[in-house]
Amino acid sequence: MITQETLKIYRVSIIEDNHYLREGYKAILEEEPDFRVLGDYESCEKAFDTKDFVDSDVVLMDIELPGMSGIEGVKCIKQQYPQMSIIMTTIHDDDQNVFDAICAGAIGYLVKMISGEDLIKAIREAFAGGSPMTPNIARKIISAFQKIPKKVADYDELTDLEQTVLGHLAEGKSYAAIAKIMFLSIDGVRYHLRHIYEKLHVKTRAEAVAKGLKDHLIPPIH
Amino acid sequence: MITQETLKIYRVSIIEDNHYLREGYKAILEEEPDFRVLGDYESCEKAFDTKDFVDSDVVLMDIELPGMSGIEGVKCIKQQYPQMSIIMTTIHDDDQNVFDAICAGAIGYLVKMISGEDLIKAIREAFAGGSPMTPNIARKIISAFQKIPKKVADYDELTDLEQTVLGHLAEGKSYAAIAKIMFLSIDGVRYHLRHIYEKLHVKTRAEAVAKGLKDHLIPPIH
DNA sequence: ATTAAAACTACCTTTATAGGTAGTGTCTTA
DNA sequence: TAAGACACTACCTATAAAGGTAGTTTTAAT
Repeated sequence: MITQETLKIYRVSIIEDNHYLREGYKAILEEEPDFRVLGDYESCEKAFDTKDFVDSDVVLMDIELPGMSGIEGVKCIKQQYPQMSIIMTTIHDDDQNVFDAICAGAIGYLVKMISGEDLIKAIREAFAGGSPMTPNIARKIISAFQKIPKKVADYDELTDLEQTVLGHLAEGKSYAAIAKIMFLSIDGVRYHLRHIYEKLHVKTRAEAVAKGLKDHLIPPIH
Repeated sequence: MITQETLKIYRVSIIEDNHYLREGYKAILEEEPDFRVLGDYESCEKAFDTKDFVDSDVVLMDIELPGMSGIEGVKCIKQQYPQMSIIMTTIHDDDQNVFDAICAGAIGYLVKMISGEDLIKAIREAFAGGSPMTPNIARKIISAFQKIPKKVADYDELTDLEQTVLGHLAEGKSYAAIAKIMFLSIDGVRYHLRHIYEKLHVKTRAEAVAKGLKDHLIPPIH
């Protein structure tokens, strides 16, 4: 069923300053009939100077590069060619690099001692809308989410009325406006507000809204 | 080299209300010589009632369950047995469920139409310190870290400085405090603030924070 | 029947915020 | 070289928010 005609060609560029790795990646990728290595470059600058680079579907990018770093490179590419998928390759899997690269726009993160088979799989996964990651990097990323709501019952639950008030607060309504809507006096609104602040351990309206949204305390009624 | 003695046995529990899926998972896992299915349960309540459950290394947990939901279940398990690794299985991969489950403490997230081979691989990955995820879920999670540029750009993108100010706003800092941190005058902070309000089409601080968080203009971690 | 808490209302004071207007220095772009 | 933007700084004013204290009513528990 799959013929030469229907075969989608995936165009890959490699930015990696280590000559042997660069050649290695290239050799592995060129084994695949539907992969084409558009170019292999030792720095972002050299890659950006070529006319071929713009046609890349996926970029394999080292984090540590002479001149422009891989992370700066990601930012540049994302700005100019937002459709390209960038997979970082690195010897380091320290937190800062991982999060910086991802925030910059990389969609995958692989450590360098990856097998050829896994590399091919990762690139295919990137094309398919996934985010290839080596397992411990995936765990790091998941853990970053879990750090936030560490103490689940850090504060008392808000009552229904308090949640309603908090919802209005998040919409920027003034005390007077909320009072009108809820058929309370301004001080009635403030009565609940004082309790909200106390329960959430905050002192300002903006903090209360931030905490309410982050911890999903505000009912999504809009 | 690997003998019966050195073989580490992985103990798995299954919580899934669909009878066929439950049996299917069980059958697949029991094919593996080093896997043991400790129990398969149709609800969290039933699982927690047994004495076997506490010995689980990995729990396969459905999100939608009668009685206690899978997400509540994760919270319970993490509180009582923090060493257990919980992998969610689900038909839905909608954002809210994924993030709720992960924040609750799940370390993996699989869609149900996974092959037996991939299920085994996912569980082994969980044991090895990874975070098994189906590709589009991985992408969702990665995306949460990336400040969505002009995706749903109802408004102009905030500059880096504006984002920083907005981040401080969400923490409840006063103009004076932000000014000090950013080495600006109070009016310097307000200069950015005016632009933020204009770009986000809001008039108050609380609204700006709400919009910033809802639209992921503020990075989810720090 | 008394007590206590929850759910308000009222008022006073200080600080924070938001809007308006204006001016400065730097750096591009035409 | 002039025009325009960007990134501030400055000041003035009105309103909003936050903290403190105190009093009332209703309901639930002792």
